[in-house]
Amino acid sequence: MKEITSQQQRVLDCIQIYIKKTGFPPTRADICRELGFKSPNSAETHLRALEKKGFISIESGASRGISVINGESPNDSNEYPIIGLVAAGSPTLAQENIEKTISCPESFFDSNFDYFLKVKGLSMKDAGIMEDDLIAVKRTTDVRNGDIVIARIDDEVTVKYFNRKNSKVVELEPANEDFENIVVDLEQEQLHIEGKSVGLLRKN
Amino acid sequence: MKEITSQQQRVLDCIQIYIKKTGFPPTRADICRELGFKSPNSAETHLRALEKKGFISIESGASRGISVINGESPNDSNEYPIIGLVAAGSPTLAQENIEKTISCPESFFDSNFDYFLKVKGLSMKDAGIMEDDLIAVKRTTDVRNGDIVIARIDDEVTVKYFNRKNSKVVELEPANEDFENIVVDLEQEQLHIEGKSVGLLRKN
DNA sequence: TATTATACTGTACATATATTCAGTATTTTT
DNA sequence: AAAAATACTGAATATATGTACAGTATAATA
Repeated sequence: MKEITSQQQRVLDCIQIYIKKTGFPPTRADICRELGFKSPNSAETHLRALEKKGFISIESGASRGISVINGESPNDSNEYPIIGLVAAGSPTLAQENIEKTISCPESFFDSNFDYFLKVKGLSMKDAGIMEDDLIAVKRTTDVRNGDIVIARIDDEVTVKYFNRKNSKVVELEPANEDFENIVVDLEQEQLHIEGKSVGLLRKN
Repeated sequence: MKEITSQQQRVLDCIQIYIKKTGFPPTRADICRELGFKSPNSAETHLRALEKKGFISIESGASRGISVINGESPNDSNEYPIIGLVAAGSPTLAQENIEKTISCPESFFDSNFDYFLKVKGLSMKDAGIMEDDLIAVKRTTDVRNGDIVIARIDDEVTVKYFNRKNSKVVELEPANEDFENIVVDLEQEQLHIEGKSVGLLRKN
């Protein structure tokens, strides 16, 4: 992505504002009207420059065929399901487990994530995770010691710090002195890592 | 909003998918191609029906002048500034105090809010508010006992529980036993309520 | 110093596009 | 039973729009 000039930035801003206002991109004439140009070719050359530098793409021949690349938040917001931490059973995306959905920009948390998990209980309160908080969960089994993970043992799902002791033993540590560590002997019990926490959302 | 027919729903879906894919709305001909119609008037009549029922608006004369009303989350996301909790000085929206901005859907938290405040210190840790958390702040002076407020005494800004003792005394209570209550005698000290917390965001 | 990029005005034109009119047929509403 | 809404085909047309061409001028780059 090369440097953008101040005039090109004005044109780019104009396009984004126009889309925000009307729902569709401007024509060359619209840009001229907005920015005071007197020739459609003024807009045209700026558009070609912006395309060359990778800020927009232009569909040849199509009217209003401008789309902004990486448009901050043109429409990159998605619906993410909120899943209740049901005492028994996996937090899956099955319809019956989905309480509702939240519209949220994609790259909202540093890492991409897959769903929100609604927290029950206070076992992680010293990590700042309270009852009814929504944890942004990324589905992965690639977790490291100290990560906050969503783990399932048999049909019990919990949120805890992950701590691998050795090749056979994993400890799931709460962040609350009223709770005890869960020691999992992988040779005797099955441990499923559903994912890890990449963020948190609280409404109050 | 009247009932929508199944064919009209197909057209509406087609429009939204087209916008998502290309960044701009379809022409009548595009809709025909997508849905297998052989006359542009097929699309036209559906569009007029959708407009009449309030699902879309059509800019007369403009090419691709279709915009979807209430389009799930067409573009209701806004940029919200992140403000550092500077030890001295008000958390204002002055440029020099803004660290960066976050794109976030408007009604993301239950109440509308104005900015994010980046938390320093652990004085509210038992309320699940940790260092570097982002508090969604709504600017208001209408606060009640028990609310988490952003308060300013002289030039010191803090986040605490609000507790009005009587007409002259307000206590600002931390949620951490290592910290002491701040007792404010309104006749001796000025207390500014900058706003209250309506939500929390944590990235990790 | 020549060349390229930027930043415009102004004219012209092919075509992309909205939109109207004329039909046909089925279903729903009054 | 009549009227209106739905669901199309097909043709025609005015205009909205992208885009090329011809200039002028300044700043940046090689």
